[in-house]
Amino acid sequence: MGRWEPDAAGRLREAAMALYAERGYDGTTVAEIADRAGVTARTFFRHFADKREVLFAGSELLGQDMAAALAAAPADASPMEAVTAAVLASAEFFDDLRRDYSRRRAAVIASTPELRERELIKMASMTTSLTDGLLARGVDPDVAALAAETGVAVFRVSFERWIAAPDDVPIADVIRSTLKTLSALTA
Amino acid sequence: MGRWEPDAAGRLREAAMALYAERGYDGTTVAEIADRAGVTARTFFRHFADKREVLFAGSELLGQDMAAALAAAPADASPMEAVTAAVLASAEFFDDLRRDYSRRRAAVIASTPELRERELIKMASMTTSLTDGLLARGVDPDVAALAAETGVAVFRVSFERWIAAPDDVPIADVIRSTLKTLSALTA
DNA sequence: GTCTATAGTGCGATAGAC
DNA sequence: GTCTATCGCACTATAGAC
Repeated sequence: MGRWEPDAAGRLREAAMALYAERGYDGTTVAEIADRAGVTARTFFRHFADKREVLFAGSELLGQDMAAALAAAPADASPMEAVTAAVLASAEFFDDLRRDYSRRRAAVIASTPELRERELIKMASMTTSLTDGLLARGVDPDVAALAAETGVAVFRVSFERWIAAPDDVPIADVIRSTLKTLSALTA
Repeated sequence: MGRWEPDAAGRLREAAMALYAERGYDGTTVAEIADRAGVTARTFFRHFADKREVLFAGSELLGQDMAAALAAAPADASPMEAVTAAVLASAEFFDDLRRDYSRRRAAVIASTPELRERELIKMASMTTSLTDGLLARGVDPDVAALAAETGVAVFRVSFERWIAAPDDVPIADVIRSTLKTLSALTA
């Protein structure tokens, strides 16, 4: 056994979620989070750049996985088919185990302007990486930009619906349903 | 003639744009902007809440006009038709006279993270007001959320395309073209 | 204006794993 | 010996209370 308990980052994430939910984001100090996780505040900042980031770590990974799925789509897939593959890849991240965490996280973010901003930035970078992926596939720039924006719109709406849905509905089903709604809308 | 030159707000906007473009956003002080506009810093803050706001004033008006167009759409219009009316209403704002200002503004915003954030927030509130407008029309919540997101995506992409386009292309044409691209994408 | 709490940084020291 | 995760402390900056 090591000198310290393993997975300090995971403990910090859990502690932060619990405290943010309990006392609110502003009412929680980094020292309290670190305390609950059994480390010092200094260690918190080695794992997370700032107090917000503890709720967003891993979202780069989500973006990367979506970009990878986009790149892995068949060469003859249409732009929207490729984007669909990317959005469906997000389902790997949000299995039923993550649903409860996702719900609590969404509630905290919704109630804190500072965190909402950060969320918007993450979504914007998701759009950028989808756009880049489409350009790399040789898609026309205007089409790429619109397909990426549309894909992120589908993701966003699906995620919201998923956390509001009953526990037995998988996110992939919600995404497919949202895509159907999109087709109906624009038909 | 009055005691002061009229349209202090307009002069402040122009002065801010010029200085931001010249020395960058961070390299510009409010005092310098006020100086160039021939007023004091105190007057700057009477017109704008902060240094960023000088570039975003009027954007609430854009959102309101879009919401009004949405509400004014025929009762039997489909959700996407209503959203289309709202997005096309933005064309009133971005006539050819505004194109040059819009280009310079976009360049400054693109080069300053702080301003990009602010822009994202503005877009998010545009999404919210379109969603609310659709709900008021009795549209199903899931459909409303997706149609609003899609509408903002179309606006965003169209605006980018418009400022990159030759001077004689009106934004309304770009919007219609983007909507066509969207139909083709999701077909 | 001072005082305090908090966010966030820089750097050297330390206990273990390898 | 090196490498890694942590501690501990001193530090700056800023916002709010008083």
